[in-house]
Amino acid sequence: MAETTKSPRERYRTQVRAEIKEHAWEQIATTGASALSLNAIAKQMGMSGPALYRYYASRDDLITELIRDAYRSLADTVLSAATAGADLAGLAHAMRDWALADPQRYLLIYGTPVPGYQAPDDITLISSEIMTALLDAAVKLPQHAEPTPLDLHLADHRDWAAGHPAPPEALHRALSFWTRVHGVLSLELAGHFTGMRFDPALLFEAELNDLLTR
Amino acid sequence: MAETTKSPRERYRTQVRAEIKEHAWEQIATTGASALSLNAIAKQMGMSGPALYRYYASRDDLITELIRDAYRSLADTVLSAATAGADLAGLAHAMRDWALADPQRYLLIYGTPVPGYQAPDDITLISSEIMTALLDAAVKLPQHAEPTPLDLHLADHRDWAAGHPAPPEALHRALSFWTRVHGVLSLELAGHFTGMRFDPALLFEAELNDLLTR
DNA sequence: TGTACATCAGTGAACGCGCGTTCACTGATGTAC
DNA sequence: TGTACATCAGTGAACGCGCGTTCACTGATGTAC
Repeated sequence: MAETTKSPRERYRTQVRAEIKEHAWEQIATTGASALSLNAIAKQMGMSGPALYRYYASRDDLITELIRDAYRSLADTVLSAATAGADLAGLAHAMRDWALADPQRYLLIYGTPVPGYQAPDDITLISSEIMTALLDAAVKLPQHAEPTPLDLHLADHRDWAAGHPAPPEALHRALSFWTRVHGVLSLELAGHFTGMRFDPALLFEAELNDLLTR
Repeated sequence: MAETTKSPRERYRTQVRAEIKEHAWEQIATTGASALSLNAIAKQMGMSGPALYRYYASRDDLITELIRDAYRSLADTVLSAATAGADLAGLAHAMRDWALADPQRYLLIYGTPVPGYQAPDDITLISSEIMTALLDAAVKLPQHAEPTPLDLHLADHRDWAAGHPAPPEALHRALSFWTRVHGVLSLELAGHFTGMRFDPALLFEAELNDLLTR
C-alpha cells in the first residue's frame, strides 16, 4: 500500500495540511470565506505566519483546495447514495443533509463567487460526476408523451451532459432538480427564511414532490 | 414642493452621496461586495479618503444603504409591474430582467450573507412589500381541491404573510415562486451555467410554467 | 449692497492594524556510508 | 552503531500595502443684519 510506504515526514506533512484546513473551515464559518487569513490560521495553531508557506504556496492555493474538498465531499455523498440505490428523492435528501451539516461548505461552492475566479479543470470534472449521478436517477422516472419547449432545446444543447444517453426530458428534470434543490437550500442557508416560522423541510419536500410526480 | 425648497448645499450633498454610491456599485461589480473600500472610492472620485466621512458615517453605513437601495429598487420594479396588471408570470419576468440588468445588485440582496450581519428593520419591511405583491398575484390563480402537507402546515404558520388573506395554497405558491425564481437566477448569475451552452431563459420559463399550470 | 459671522466641504497628516509574502536563519529529523 | 551530510519544519525580522477612522486645519459658500 502507498499508505504504509509513507515516511514519517510525509505523514506529518499530510496531517498538518489537514489541520490547517480544519482551522480554515472554522474561520470561514465565523467570518466568511472572503475574510480567510493565513496569518489568523497560523496564530490559531500556535505557529508563525510564514510557517504555513511550507504547506500551501499561497492563500489562493488553500482556498482552491478547500473548494475542491467541498466538491469532492458533495460528490462522494451523492455517489454513495446512488450506489446504495437511492432514487432522485434520495439524492435530494442526501444533498440537503450534507448542506445543512455545514452551510459554509455549501455556500463556498454555490454561493456568490469572487468576480474573476476561475475554478481549475479538475474541479469542473468533479461537478460533472454529480451531474452524471443526477442524470442516472432522472432516466429512471417515467417520461412524458409530449416534450416541452425546453425539452426540444435540450435535445440540441446537451454537451454539458458529457455524452450521457439520457433523453431530453431527463436532462430537463436534472436541471429542474438542481435549481429547485438549490433554490430552497440557498435561501434557507442564507437565513432568508429566518423569522418566517415555517418549516423549510416541508417546502423542500413539496418542491421535490412536484418535480417527481409531474 | 420639498424639492424646490432644497438649498444648493443640500442639493450638492444629495448629488455627491449619489455619486459615491454609483462608484460603490462599480467597485462591487468588479471586485465583489466584500472588497468594497471607501478609500478606493474616494481615489476614484479624485477626493481624499476622509472626505467621504462627510457623507457616510462609516463603511457599514454605506453598505447598508446600498442594500436598502437594492431592495427598494426591486420592490419598485415588482410593485409597478403589479400595478400595471402583471400576473405571477409577469412579476417573474420583471424580477429576472431586474436581476440580469445588474447581477451584483441582486447578489448583494440574495447572495451569501456576511455571517453576523443583521439588516435594519426598514429593510425587512421593504422585502415584505415584495412578498405582498407575490401573494396578491398568487391568489388569482385557480386553487386545487386537496391540500398538500405543506399547505396544511402553512395554514398554521402564516405569520410571515403579515395578515394577508391568501389561502394556504396561495402561500405555498408564493414560496415556490420565490425559491424557483431564485434557484434559476442565482445559479445563472453565479456563472454555474457558463459553459453548459443551454439557454437559462428556457429553464426559467419551464420552472415558472410548471408552477402556474400545476 | 456690503460687512461679520457661521456653516460646512475637503485636505493632509497621523494612528493602529492586519494582510500576504520573502528571506536568511536555526535546529531538529532523516538518510547514506 | 556511529558519523557526515542533506533535508526540511519553523522562526523572527522585514517589506510594502491598503484599510477604516480621527483630528486639527483651510478655504469656500451661505446667512443675518
